[in-house]
Amino acid sequence: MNEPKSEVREALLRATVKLFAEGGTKAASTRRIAKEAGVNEVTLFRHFGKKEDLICSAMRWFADQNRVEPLPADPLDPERELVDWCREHHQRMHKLRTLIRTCMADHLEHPDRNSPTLKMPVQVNNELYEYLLRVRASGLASGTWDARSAANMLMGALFSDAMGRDAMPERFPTASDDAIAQYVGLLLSAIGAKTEEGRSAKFEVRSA
Amino acid sequence: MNEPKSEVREALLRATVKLFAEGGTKAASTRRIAKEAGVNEVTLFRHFGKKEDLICSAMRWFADQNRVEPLPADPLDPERELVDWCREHHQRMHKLRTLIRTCMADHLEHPDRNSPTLKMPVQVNNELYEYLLRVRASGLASGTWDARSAANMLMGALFSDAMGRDAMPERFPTASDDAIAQYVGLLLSAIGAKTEEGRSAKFEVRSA
DNA sequence: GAGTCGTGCAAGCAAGCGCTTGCAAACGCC
DNA sequence: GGCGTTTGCAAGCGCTTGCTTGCACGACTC
Repeated sequence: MNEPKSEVREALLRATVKLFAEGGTKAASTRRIAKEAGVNEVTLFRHFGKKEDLICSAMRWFADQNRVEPLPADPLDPERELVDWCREHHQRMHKLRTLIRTCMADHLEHPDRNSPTLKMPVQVNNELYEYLLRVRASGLASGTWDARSAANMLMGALFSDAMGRDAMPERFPTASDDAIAQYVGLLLSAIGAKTEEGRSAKFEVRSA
Repeated sequence: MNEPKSEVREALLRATVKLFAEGGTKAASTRRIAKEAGVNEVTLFRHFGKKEDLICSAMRWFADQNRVEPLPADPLDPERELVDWCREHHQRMHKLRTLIRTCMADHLEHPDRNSPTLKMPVQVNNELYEYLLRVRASGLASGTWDARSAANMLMGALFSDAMGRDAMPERFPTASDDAIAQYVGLLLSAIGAKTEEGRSAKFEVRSA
């Protein structure tokens, strides 16, 4: 839009995100970013002025690339639809876990810098929240549960799983795909949307 | 034990944890740590040799201070017992959220440095896991749910709530105490341990 | 052909970093 | 009184950091 496309510019943004994810502000020095992008350090400053502006631009650029996976407008099979959607979401978070962790730590010191990346989880959460409302409205669930808390609970399970799975293997002995199915199954039971055939065998844990 | 007690030493450890939580390795420079502890920078090096050793010692020292809250050996009222326990745990995580975030980001670069702090969530999770097994064994719950996943789910909800509540207020419109009660209620429903009187009104959201 | 634009290169600046050295003062202990 | 331990203070080392300057070279346009 207002910013002219440029190979150099994009290479710098990409390098910034990569190094920033790997080691935060400390690892993402202007010399290293420039080298990673195959560009002279001076060029970096000519494009972005200050390092701070470069990082902000890189965060905005990165956040703009990611779209929120939609959930069905008309829920038919909540179990299958949710498992599919959660696996997608979990996989993405797991791939981005180092960047997410760095952004979380950085958020205290630079709230504005990370605000674009924070919109992503909020949108994903809203998508799930509104889906749960639709599930209830269509009569596929029952009970007096709070949709906001239910959404937060499932998202929280996925999030902490994606963040902690590699660091705490004893906490996550189950394969991630099976664990996700378990989370979804538990949530559906909690909101009174669990079918009988689903409860019996389909979502047992494989590796207990 | 093997390390002699010392006011100076403890002041340095405390200052290290504080500055490290605020801004990671970057903010926790030896000059700043010494100043925060009210001690000369040279004294720091005389005590700990290298900065790396100081940080490791500080992490171990801090992890040793925190004990895991026990859950009842004989579950009587899971709803009340879990809500109390979760509130305690949530409150502690929320207070330590900046330190937790920094450690998570730092864990990629220095896995050994942060391993003592990682034992804490694992122990807490085991405490909940074994409690859920007891709840099932005592006949207070029913169904074929996986206790490990159930524990991870509740812990994940608490964790992501404590981490994200201040950064994403739109995701957490409910007061934390009420949200926690909601999480517990949902989990108990999921594992077939929800009582009727509990479902009716006791755990409604206050601020919808 | 002149001029503009984007880039590379060499050099350098002040500041902060982890860490070291040498010396003096204060303390408790024999 | 002497002696070892602990601390403070001043200074400095080599290094990395963010950032700047000056100059030269190629590509493109008018």
